[in-house]
Amino acid sequence: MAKAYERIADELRDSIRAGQLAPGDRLPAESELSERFGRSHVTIREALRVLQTEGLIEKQHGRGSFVRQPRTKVRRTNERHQWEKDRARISEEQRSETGAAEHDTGLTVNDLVFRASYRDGAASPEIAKAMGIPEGTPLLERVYRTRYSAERAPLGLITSHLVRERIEANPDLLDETKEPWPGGTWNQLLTVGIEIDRIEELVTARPPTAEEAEELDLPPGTSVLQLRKTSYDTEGNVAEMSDVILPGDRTELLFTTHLERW
Amino acid sequence: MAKAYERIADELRDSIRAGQLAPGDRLPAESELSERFGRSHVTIREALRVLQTEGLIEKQHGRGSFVRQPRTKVRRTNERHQWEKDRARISEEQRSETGAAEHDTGLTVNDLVFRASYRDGAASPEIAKAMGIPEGTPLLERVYRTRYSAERAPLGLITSHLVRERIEANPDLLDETKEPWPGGTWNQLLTVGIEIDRIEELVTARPPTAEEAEELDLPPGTSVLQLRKTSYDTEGNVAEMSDVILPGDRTELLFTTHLERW
DNA sequence: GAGTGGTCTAGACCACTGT
DNA sequence: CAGTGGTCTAGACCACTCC
Repeated sequence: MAKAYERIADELRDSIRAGQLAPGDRLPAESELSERFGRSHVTIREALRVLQTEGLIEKQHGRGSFVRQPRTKVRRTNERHQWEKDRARISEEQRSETGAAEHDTGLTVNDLVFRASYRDGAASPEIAKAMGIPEGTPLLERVYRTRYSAERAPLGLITSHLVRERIEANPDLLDETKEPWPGGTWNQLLTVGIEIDRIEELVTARPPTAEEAEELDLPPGTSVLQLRKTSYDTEGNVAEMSDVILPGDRTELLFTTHLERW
Repeated sequence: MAKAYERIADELRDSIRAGQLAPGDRLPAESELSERFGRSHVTIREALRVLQTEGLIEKQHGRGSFVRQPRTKVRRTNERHQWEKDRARISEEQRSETGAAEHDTGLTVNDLVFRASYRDGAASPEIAKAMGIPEGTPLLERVYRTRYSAERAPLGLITSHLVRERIEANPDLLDETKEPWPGGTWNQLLTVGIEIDRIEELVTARPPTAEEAEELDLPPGTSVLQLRKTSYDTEGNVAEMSDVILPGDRTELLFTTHLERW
């Protein structure tokens, strides 16, 4: 007495798990499944929808439904922060070879495309709370994308918040045509006397908004990883806070924690 | 010429974002929406499904559709590792004293273990690779749940893998009736001469399997955070590896990275 | 044009929640 | 019991892909 669409989903799921349907294979057409199971078009589609939200299949309009290939993941580590900090003080030429995103992906600078836009803002209640500053504090907000040139979709959507007053000593930092910041964010912060002491990263998972799904080219049912990165300076104040939206199906985050020895 | 269900979804989404429909509010019945928009039952349901997968509404059979309340999140930090390590060597009485104090600082460890089951296993290719050991190495696998006393659904599903040979010097570790391990995992590892030096945590997001959705009481569209925690001893070998499945809608992970000072 | 999945209808009936 | 959402049908037509 189980629901029809569940029985059909179960049967197809078993076929996939057993390997009778391998990754990349096309499933039988909906019309054929409809006939085989003696159920209507709508019921078949409901069954396929179950498998789709489980991430097992992918539907392509006009072509068919396919068993999903596991996506190759881009790994982002927290060791990159020390690496970036070290890099901020080495020479310009050595530095120009690579950037932080390359550290994670192993790609060279030519493969990566950045697009940045700056805008002035003021701290909303939520941002103010997260940064430990008064509401309405003038901010510089940088919005950018990192993208691997061979792929259509960005690796991540980033919004970065900086307190304007703390960085305006260096006019380059307010000019979006200077992006990516020569020498990287860390080097530029150094020019205005800011040294980062610790970084907190708050990770959550949630469904994408319609806009995010569009921009990151996320298949239905995929979620995003949201990473709120807060950088504290040596006085314990927030120097920068950024929100990073990462596609859940092709990102993995690696955090290493070193412990004191006994 | 937009699709009808998208227009309807857009309109309802706008109402929610504008606050005309507040969290907890019931949406108009499907039959009423059907009449209002002049569309069939199925089309209305398609529109509501869009909002559901965006996490904006929650449907309850027989009661109605409701604007979702943001869930209160359980925070898990990586500072807990140092704290746990420190705790492993202090006396039993001191341990119970500090429990409450640390709880206030956000390092919650008063989750209670219920239902632990042990089984003997051998390292699969995937596990062997992750632990850096030969395939087929005898393992002790502990499967357990942590939950807060007040809540129904577990906070996480955990499978922990230990190399049998390294821990069998202490028979208590092989006995599932001794769970939770007196003094905690760290203290018990200490009894067999293992000191943990560093921990790697690999975080990914994915849709839940049907079983996980059931056990964690996840609404449709919610994803899980998968955390693979690998503990390395002072020789650089893997002492323990565990997979933790966390509900994406009520978990946040906080990682702090301390940097070397200039 | 043939074959695929996507949207939609009008209506039936089932299953769950409340009173 | 009335009111809600959940399953299902039979059929129409649309939109996309590939040959």
